[in-house]
Amino acid sequence: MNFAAHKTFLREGDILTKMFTLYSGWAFCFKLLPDGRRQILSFLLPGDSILLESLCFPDEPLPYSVKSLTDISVCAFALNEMIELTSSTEAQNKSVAKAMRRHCAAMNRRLVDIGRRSAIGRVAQLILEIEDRLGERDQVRDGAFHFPMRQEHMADALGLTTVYVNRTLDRLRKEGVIDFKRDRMKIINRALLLQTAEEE
Amino acid sequence: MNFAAHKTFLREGDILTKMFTLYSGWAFCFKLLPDGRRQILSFLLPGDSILLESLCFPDEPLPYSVKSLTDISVCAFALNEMIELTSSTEAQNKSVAKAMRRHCAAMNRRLVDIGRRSAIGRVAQLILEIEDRLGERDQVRDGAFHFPMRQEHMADALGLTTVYVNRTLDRLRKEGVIDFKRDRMKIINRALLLQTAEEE
DNA sequence: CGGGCTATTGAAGCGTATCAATCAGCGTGG
DNA sequence: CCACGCTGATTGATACGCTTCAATAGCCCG
Repeated sequence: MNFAAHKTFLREGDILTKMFTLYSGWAFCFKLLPDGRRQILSFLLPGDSILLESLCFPDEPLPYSVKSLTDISVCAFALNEMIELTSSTEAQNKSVAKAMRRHCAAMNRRLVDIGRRSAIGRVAQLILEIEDRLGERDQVRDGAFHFPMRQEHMADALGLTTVYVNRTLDRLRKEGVIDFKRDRMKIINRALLLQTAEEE
Repeated sequence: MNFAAHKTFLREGDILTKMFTLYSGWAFCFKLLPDGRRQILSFLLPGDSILLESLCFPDEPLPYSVKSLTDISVCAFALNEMIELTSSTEAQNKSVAKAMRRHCAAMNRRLVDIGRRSAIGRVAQLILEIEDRLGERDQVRDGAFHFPMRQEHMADALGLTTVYVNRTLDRLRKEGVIDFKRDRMKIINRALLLQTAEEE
């Protein structure tokens, strides 16, 4: 199943009977406040299973919406079959648990970022998170990788403004830490990026 | 097993063989940054199981520390026995899943709060979260309930400063929304508190 | 070559942080 | 039973990080 970029294809409150895996393209989970403010909860990369949490909690209304960031294609599975499958073997079980643990760890990290780090630290953390996740899929070459999100997405994920994200990226560029243009991110000074992520 | 207030009794990085339930008293999970900044991830109330996530991910280093907020007493169980027990019956399974789902939902809400709400909205959300959780245990009388955390804890949970939490509580008091003194919170104008929580 | 996004830049304002006192409540020891 | 001492709450003044508003520039696509 395919969706164009910028399409909300699952909505908060939906009750689902299917589960999805992101086959290609990027997406993100988010919540909206009454006045339109948006908080992005997590990014979904190719190969990620969408609705991990739903796998564990079937029959419950979805607690967030999901939107495509680029054109995407997804694979759908019947949720109940998926649950049987993933709980059938020890290996399957482990792999779901592992994905779930990572997801929780990422949520915790993001909470710390937004609660206690300055803008530059948050941006640095986000870049490193994406690099790490793409690295596992062997999609990083020389510190460079695909990075299709717009500054608006970074802002909504990090609790900042697009304008300020812009200024922060600018700072990282001028300090020679990253090279970022359009949808390509390259880490130039990894040590400094790491330090920035940890300390600011 | 008992611990005095303000004692870090589980540390980030520990690998655990036991699981705990909070029998009485309050505690909280947190992470520390290198320079001492602290982010509280969640509060644990009497009856909550500590290390819910660990139940799902045994053998992994704990991704946060846990500290008592008041004097507490906890019950310990061997983790592997607990896992067997909770996965033995359908009902047990469901109850763990339910607790896990709530926990995830709370994390999402907190992320939205810190990322996109102002100080007064965050404080309102926190008060309502605690009221809701205590209400389920039938520990709310006329909108009043036990609330032993100090302003420092609210600040560290909400990504604010103690000074600003103080000013925010003051504002809520002066607007006649809450009455809060020492370790007792009373919601006076629930409608306004709700509106503040949603819209600010 | 034009239209629509997205990025960039500048100026000004605001919300929250910081720093530094002072105050209040409570447990303790004499 | 009261003075002391500690911890946490409160208050004031000032600073700053980030937001807001508004305008311009750049890029990609048709």
